[in-house]
Amino acid sequence: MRLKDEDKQQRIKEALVRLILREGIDGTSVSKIAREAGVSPATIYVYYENKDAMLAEAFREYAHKSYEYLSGCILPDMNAGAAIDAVVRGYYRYSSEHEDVFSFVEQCSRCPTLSSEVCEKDCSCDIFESIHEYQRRGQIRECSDWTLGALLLSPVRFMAMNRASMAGESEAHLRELVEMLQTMLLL
Amino acid sequence: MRLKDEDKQQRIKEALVRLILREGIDGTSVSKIAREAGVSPATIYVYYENKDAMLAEAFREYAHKSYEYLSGCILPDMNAGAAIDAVVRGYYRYSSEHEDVFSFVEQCSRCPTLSSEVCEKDCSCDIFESIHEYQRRGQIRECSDWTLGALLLSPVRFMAMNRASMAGESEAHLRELVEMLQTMLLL
Amino acid sequence: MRLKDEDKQQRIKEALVRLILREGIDGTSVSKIAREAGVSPATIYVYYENKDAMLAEAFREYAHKSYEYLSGCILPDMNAGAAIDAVVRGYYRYSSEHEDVFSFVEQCSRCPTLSSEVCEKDCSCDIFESIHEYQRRGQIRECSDWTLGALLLSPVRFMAMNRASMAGESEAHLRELVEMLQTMLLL
Amino acid sequence: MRLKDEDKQQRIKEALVRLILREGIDGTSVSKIAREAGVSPATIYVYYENKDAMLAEAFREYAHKSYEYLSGCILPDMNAGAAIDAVVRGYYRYSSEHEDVFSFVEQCSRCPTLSSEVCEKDCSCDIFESIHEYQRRGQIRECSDWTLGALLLSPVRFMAMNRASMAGESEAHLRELVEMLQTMLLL
DNA sequence: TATGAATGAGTTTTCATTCAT
DNA sequence: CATGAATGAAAACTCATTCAT
Repeated sequence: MRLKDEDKQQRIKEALVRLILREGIDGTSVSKIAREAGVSPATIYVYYENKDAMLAEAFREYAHKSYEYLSGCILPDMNAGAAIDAVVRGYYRYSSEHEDVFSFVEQCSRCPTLSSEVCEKDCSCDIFESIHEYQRRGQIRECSDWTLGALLLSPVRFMAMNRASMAGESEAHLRELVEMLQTMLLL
Repeated sequence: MRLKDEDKQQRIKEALVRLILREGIDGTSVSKIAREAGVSPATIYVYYENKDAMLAEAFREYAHKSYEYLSGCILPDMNAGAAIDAVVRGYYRYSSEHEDVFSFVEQCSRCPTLSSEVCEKDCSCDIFESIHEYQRRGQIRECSDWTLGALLLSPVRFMAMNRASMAGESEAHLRELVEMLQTMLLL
Repeated sequence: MRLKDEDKQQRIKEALVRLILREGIDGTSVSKIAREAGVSPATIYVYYENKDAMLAEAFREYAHKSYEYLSGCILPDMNAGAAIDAVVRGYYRYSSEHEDVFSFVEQCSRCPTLSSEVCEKDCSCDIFESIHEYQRRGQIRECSDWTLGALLLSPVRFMAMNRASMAGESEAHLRELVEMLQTMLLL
Repeated sequence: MRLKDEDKQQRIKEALVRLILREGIDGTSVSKIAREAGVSPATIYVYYENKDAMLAEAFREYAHKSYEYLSGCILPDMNAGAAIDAVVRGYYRYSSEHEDVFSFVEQCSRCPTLSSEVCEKDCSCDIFESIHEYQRRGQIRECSDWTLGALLLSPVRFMAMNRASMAGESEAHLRELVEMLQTMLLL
């Protein structure tokens, strides 16, 4: 028998993500994904139960990967200020380098039928653990994880979303954002 | 007669927004909207050129209304700290009282084919004008509008999105958020 | 608005029945029915919830019609022997004149997912009422309705099914069948 | 090796028959059969040319087996009355003990594309031979094989089909049926 | 203006079958 | 022989839109 082509599933997932960036969630059909991935529509059903399951699975995976990437931004020898800088810039860099994945995860997070499947906070444990360590050491203000997530991630996500409108000034805006977050969070 | 028509268009818009909260952008069809609004699918085409135009028009209108609401939160006699508090709590309150509109606007903002039509920053001029006034008076730190929008609106939007997960602790989280924003922004 | 074309639903039902005679239940698709009826496949869904509902509804209707026809075969002034003759020949005649409906009902009756919907005995009350009257008058042997149905209807149904194989001898076989049933049932 | 293969083909046939009882002819796909039989879809094509051939072959075989069983019901030392009793009860018993096979053969017989392949009368030669012998001996009324088949087999088939609805009274109905057939057929 | 019927073009999904191993 | 992956073709069904009234 033919071996399950590991590469094929990957191509499907990537096609899905690319298409959603270009055409939005409601402009993305199974046949378009198949064409983009260079497989038959029927092949998609070899790998996924149905369209919703495919979306949910890809969402879960890419949301997780984003947070994994983020976790890797804080290096053990950084001080608290550097850590904040690293997270903000890291997230922004990620969103630039993986525009499709970023847009995909953003769209899925806002979709009520999908977001219930994946909890944003659960995925982000690792950065939070690092921040908690800084808080224990008295370098970062105590606050709830919700507040932390809201302040550390949402603003940069907002800038990432509006990258196009910010034109060449993104570096300046990022620097300003980092400074203000440091002011607020560092003790 | 005139009133009846306006009412009908209103019902269509509300049906659209309610449905998108329940089923997401890609689960919302013209016939479903018609059924939800209690009109015939054909009637929708009396008021809107086509589905995309309807979405765009409603998006524009509700995005604008959100910012209008926000603008009304800052009263002339407030000091800078109170203004920050008012904006954050006002936005959160709005998202609670208009869950459907909030979810609708959020979903549309993330949709690449729609978001190009409406620019977030343009709509928000009014709060920014107020904040600029505080900055001119030396009560709020100077910073770009992007940074301002990112810090003042995104975090509370994030909390609004996760209202359900925060359960009864939303008030505490809001208070914390406001305090931290004041620390950062007030001079 | 356009009026619901009463004729259109009829054409769909007739197309369904004709096709099932030609190609069997599993050779009959919605698009084939649509082509046969001269409508668009989508139009079928204006009249029926889905394919199964269409089958069930048509089955119910045609099964009922068959029994109605049968009921009309026994005239008030017939004696018991004539009634038996009338039922047997009437059923056979019906199956000849409505070959498609007959084959359709036969196929549906044997399909486990459809037959549960329509109970054969329920539909046949009228002939049974007539027979009961003859029994009360002492002209026909007492027996359960199941036995009655089994003897009065199944054999002729069998002959109807094998019409083709019996070639020109069907009249002779029918006569023989009627005689034997009269021997058995008349007192 | 030889044994293993035979076993596999048997499992496929049994899966086919079980599925058709549960889901009807049009609810039965090759993949479902494969899953039910615990083999790969491709394996089915090792044993059968294609789906239609598989159906036809299984139909032929099981129809034949049914009649073989029936033939075995009439023992050499039975008198005519006992033979009628044995055939009716035997058929009913068979349909109870092989519900799946019975339903399968019934469904196939009604399907125009399948029934043309297998002629019912051809398969049933053995009982008819026995009955002819009784007729030659003057114990059973002369009549055509069609009438014989119609009267001896269809009624009990009807009862078998409606087993569920007859609940616990099937024995009583069978007794009544046998009695009436004896009245009619015995000289 | 308002509508429910109607539909071409699309959707998601399944199917019978073949292929590569 | 046996298989799970792969797929073209077709299934069932939905959609945005238009038409006739």
